[in-house]
Amino acid sequence: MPAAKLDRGFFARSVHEVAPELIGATLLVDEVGGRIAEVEAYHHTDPAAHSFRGRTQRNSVMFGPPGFAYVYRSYGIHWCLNFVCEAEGSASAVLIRAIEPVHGLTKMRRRRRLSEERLLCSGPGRLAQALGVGRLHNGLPLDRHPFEIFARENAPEIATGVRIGITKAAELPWRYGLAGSRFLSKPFRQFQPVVRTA
DNA sequence: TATGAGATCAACT
DNA sequence: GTTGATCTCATAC
Repeated sequence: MPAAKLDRGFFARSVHEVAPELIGATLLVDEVGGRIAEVEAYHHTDPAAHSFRGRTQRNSVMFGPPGFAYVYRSYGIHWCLNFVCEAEGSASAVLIRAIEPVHGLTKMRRRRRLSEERLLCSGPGRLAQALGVGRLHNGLPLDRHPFEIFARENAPEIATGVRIGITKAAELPWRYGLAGSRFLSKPFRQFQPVVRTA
């Protein structure tokens, strides 16, 4: 229960360190959320990243300091939540793709108009809808209300794989997930434990 | 189980 | 005008 609340410093490191460490952490938005089950890393040198071609109005938050939320519209319909990482200007972020719903189930069900728990937050668009994340959250700090992120208490087994729904740099294994979780947006093919200390 | 259409917006060519 | 870090629903196998 007394898990440490993550501050902005946690995100001021390589996305490839932060992303696997977020698996198993608890994300709350206005008291609603759960355990992070799946993320993807996007680095500014990565052709699939929004920041690859430079700063635009949409991605400007990615070019700011780490520890802030980058929220964008996907396919004109969905909202997707990212955590900005690394140093200011490096424009790297972690996309939150799935969580295991734990807190505020009733609210999530109402927002999603759905009762099946497994589909509440298994996918970036679904997760944003269930947590009530939208354009207003773009640029908000992750260590202040309505966001709360708690470190995991022990390192879970982490699966890695290729990212989903992209065409550029599609071979990079920068997707991380809770091995065997039923809340993943898609199962992982390969199970590659990542060595980390808590 | 798998594939396809539609929804709908901002960046980019 | 086309393309996406997507999801849902419908129809087909």
